[in-house]
Amino acid sequence: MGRVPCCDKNGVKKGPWTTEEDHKLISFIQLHGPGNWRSLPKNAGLQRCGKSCRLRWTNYLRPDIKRGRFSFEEEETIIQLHSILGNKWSAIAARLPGRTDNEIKNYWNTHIRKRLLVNGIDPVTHAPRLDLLDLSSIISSALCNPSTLLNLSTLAGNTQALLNPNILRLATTLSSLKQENSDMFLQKLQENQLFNPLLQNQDVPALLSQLRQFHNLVQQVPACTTATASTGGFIDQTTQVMQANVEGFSSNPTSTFSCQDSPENFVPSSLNESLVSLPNFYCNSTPPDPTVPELGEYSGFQSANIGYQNFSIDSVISTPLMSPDPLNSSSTYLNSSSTEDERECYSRFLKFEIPESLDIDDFL
DNA sequence: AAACGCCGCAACCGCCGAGGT
DNA sequence: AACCTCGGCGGTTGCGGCGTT
Repeated sequence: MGRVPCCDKNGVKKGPWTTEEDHKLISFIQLHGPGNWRSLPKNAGLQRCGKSCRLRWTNYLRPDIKRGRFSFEEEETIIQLHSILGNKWSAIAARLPGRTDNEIKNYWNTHIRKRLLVNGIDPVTHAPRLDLLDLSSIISSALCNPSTLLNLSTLAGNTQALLNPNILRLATTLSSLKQENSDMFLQKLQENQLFNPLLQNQDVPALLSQLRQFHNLVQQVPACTTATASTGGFIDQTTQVMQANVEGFSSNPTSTFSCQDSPENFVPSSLNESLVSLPNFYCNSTPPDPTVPELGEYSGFQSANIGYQNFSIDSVISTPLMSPDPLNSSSTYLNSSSTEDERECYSRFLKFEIPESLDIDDFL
């Protein structure tokens, strides 16, 4: 049989540690060193589970722990590492001397995550969130301007393309750029694709064509602030197209991007590569931070943003990550030209026209 | 001054892989 | 081979502090 239980569940204290307990634990570890957590509580005279002792030591009492607020550099490092590693807090902590995984995890959940959300960035994928506003603006504009030559099949094609988060990000960036910058962006994209594994796996001419179509589509649609009720059929068709694509995607694990085992891992497998050549969504024109630890196999990450620093990414994310007051800043995701009426118009569409069976959470 | 709600963080919970019995 | 603990990890909870009403 196996070993005897590490601790008797009865008589084991839980809850906050007292200073006396801390002193006992510290002095014992100073004498005998950490390890053998199973027998440590008994030998140290603590009414605690070994696991609790280990956590207390590694997360709080260890002498090399750096306390206090996270610096700007640390925060940037966390975000960059999280974009690569995901919720691998211990791996992230390993690159931040003096910080524990628990501390980083807490800081992420209480500060960084919220800030990314406020800035319209998905904290899981680190990509701009599904640009429902732009999509709905196309739809609502078309409804308001029947004269606009909006080919539904074209829209459907673009909608399908946008369901690929990588393409979505490109399209989102593209749509936010001014004409001259967007042309340059497409040109750079075409040049850079040679070095980008993500794009190497794509039909690049087709991808660029889709992006140009999408961009032209957005360009030619004037702003609109109201929607008419007589156009529900159009909306229905569009949502059906979206739904069909969603279902098709869900049932096709070998489609353009791969679903990992669970919905929360809904991250394109090539996300790492895509980051290499995409604009930095977090820092407007901040050069790569030399203090950020090298990433070994991810070494391409650091140079990721160099080629795009001249772009007006401010228009994608208007607020720098370390904005002193992010809550009051205007995210570009709510386009700066949008009015309250427009937003209300969008929300009406989003609220009533997206079928319930469409699980948006899977995309966001 | 009291009540209330929000936020941050320490600690716990539950799961997993490695390895011991 | 089966069963168990250990150590480690990520997710979640609960409490205390703080600000607001």
